[in-house]
Amino acid sequence: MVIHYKDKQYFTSKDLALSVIGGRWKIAIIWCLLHETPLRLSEIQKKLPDANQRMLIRQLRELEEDKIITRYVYPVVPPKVEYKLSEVGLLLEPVVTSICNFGDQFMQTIEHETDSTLVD
Amino acid sequence: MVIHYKDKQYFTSKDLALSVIGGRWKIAIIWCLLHETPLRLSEIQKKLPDANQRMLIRQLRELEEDKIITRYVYPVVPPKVEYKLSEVGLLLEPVVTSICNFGDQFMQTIEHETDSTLVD
DNA sequence: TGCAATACTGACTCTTTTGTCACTATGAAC
DNA sequence: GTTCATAGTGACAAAAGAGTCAGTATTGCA
Repeated sequence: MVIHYKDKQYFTSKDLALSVIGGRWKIAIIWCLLHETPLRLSEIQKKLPDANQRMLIRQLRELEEDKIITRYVYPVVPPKVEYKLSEVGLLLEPVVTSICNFGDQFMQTIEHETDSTLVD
Repeated sequence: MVIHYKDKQYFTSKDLALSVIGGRWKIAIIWCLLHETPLRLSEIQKKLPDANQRMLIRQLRELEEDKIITRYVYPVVPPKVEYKLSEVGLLLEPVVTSICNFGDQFMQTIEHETDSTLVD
């Protein structure tokens, strides 16, 4: 099975999935939109202060291209643009959740290690 | 909350998780080890023919460093080394599964798009 | 007139990640 | 003594990704 998507080849649907969620800020953006929606760019920026605007916009564009999020532009000045997860984007909820869970569990194993280092 | 791990700072456990699973072949390796274990390097190579040996070894080393996999060296010649998921590594099962599921669903949406393009 | 607010884009650099190639070690079998 | 198998390492090149900085547009308001 070979999947052709955006001029690239993927040999498994897993690889395709990874190409969609792989990006420094994508999981974080999706996480934000799962918790509060819709969000404006300026709001996402506040929630992810370590990402600079240019990066966020790029990641948002890619997510939009992949139809993970939708972008609605209000015809007003100054501009108002709202982002929300699409139906397909909502399918990422289990992915984000399981990553968060793993993160928590992994963090605990690190902490225990540190403890035992201190004890030793 | 700031997590210090391997000389880097992580602001959420989610970011920490991403640092552990982020790597061109890591999810694929974990997927393999979830389906069949233990595996030797040469066996993983056969399952992931697109990854070259050097890359696989690098990813395996990183996973080992993060204690996601264990590496057992048999004292024989020619060398025999077995890799398997650690207890912590097994916690990644939901992550891999949800990514696979999403990949399948995402693939279907692409296929439908292609259909409608053909129809239009 | 000029500044504020919002959501951008372009062009560039820097860093990280990935990929490639050549090379090593060991002992058994021929 | 040459060759095979396995699992590796080192050094480098190429590519991808991330980050930075300056700039744009619109309109209302002081």
